[in-house]
Amino acid sequence: MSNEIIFPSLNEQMDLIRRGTSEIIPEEELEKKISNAIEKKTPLNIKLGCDPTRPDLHLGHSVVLRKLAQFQELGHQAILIIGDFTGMIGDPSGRNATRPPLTFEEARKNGESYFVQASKILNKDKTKIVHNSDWLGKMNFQQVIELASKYTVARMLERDDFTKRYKSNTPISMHELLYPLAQAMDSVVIKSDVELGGTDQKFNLLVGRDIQREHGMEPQVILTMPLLVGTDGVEKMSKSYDNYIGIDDSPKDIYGRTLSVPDDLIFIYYELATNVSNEELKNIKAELEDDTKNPRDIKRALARKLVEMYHSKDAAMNAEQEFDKIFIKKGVPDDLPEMKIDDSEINILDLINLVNFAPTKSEARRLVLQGGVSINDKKITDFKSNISIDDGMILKVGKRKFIKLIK
RNA sequence: GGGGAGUUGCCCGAGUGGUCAAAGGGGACGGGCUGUAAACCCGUUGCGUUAUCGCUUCGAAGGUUCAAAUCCUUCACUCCCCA
Repeated sequence: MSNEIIFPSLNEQMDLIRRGTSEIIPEEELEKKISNAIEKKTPLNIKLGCDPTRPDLHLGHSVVLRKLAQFQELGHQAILIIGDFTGMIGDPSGRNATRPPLTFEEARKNGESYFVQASKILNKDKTKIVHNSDWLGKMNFQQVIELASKYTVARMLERDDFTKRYKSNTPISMHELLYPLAQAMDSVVIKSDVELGGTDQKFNLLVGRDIQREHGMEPQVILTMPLLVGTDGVEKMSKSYDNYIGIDDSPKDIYGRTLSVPDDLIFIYYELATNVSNEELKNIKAELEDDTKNPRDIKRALARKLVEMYHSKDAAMNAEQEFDKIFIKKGVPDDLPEMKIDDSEINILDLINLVNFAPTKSEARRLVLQGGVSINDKKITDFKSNISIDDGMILKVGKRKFIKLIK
């Protein structure tokens, strides 16, 4: 079976692997491992651990998943570790506070939905899925202590996030120190040759090398990917900042959110989040540097591309048309949500509240006062006005909230 | 175990008895300009049956006072120094 595999050449492999990467440590070791794999016709074990705290994947997660997918394309074995055990610890990486712990059930459930979504990027049939509770959950205290003895406090505290927290007098709990060791054990157990992660994972990944070495194994190569900056252009993409583009989002949302990304991010998004070839990438770069071209058009192409990747070409075209209709022609979307209103006459604030366009009436009042509310294209400025509901009436709040009212 | 500091609105942070629904900044939201980009301008940012009026907020619970985010007591959590 596996000896039937024909690998691309070393150079071809490295070209694809290097794309968009932040660091490969150490690069020569990776080349050696790949040459070896080619020679022995044995795929490398490529590890990606996922933290099942947030069940909704976005483009930020896709960066590293896409890298894993690229290894798959090259013929290597992708191993996705669902961190149902480590999720209960909470990865301290990049954190300035302790993560709220997850219950085992939550972690497990999130892990499943993670895989379903990741399958949009990975070749599902060729991905090996494992749960780290299978081995971490079985370790007894003695084994944990033994593992902990292999690392020193000073080395643990070396990492930036801990240093920062330590210096700024924010708490670090003991169990957080154990997280990297737990993750390292995963590498030992699955015998990873390469482990992928975001740049914020560098420390954890490196610990994996040390612990593998302690177990008499050849240490894994680590490959880090840049953290994708979110649509706000400032923070890394994350659900908690609400600056994300979810891979399960509707075509409309993917398209729209992409267009709201600052221009200087266009290239990075192409490079890290799309499947355009390295050739195309060069052209895009040239176009972006060409002053006669409006970056908007390149961004529009990016938006279409992303919709195409997670939905379809048709969906991309529709999303664009829809977008133009709403935001350029200031029209009303085709498929707007509908809601049945029982009252025949209702105060505007109650109405906004009822359809959930504002969390409170005070908020609704503000919106009205600020001219953000209209019905059938007519601005409502008096928050005391009562609206008599007509069938098919369209309520608009802010720039992008529409609803059709049904009697 | 001993000593000290702290916990304020989404976040940071000012406020040490009334003039505090609480300065300032960030973020967010609405409007304008535009390409749902950037930059910029204006406005809003506890809740409320409709408001120069009421109600609820300053870690939690009690208490002092005409009046508390501000004083006292207890509890919880955090940090620092010493051991």
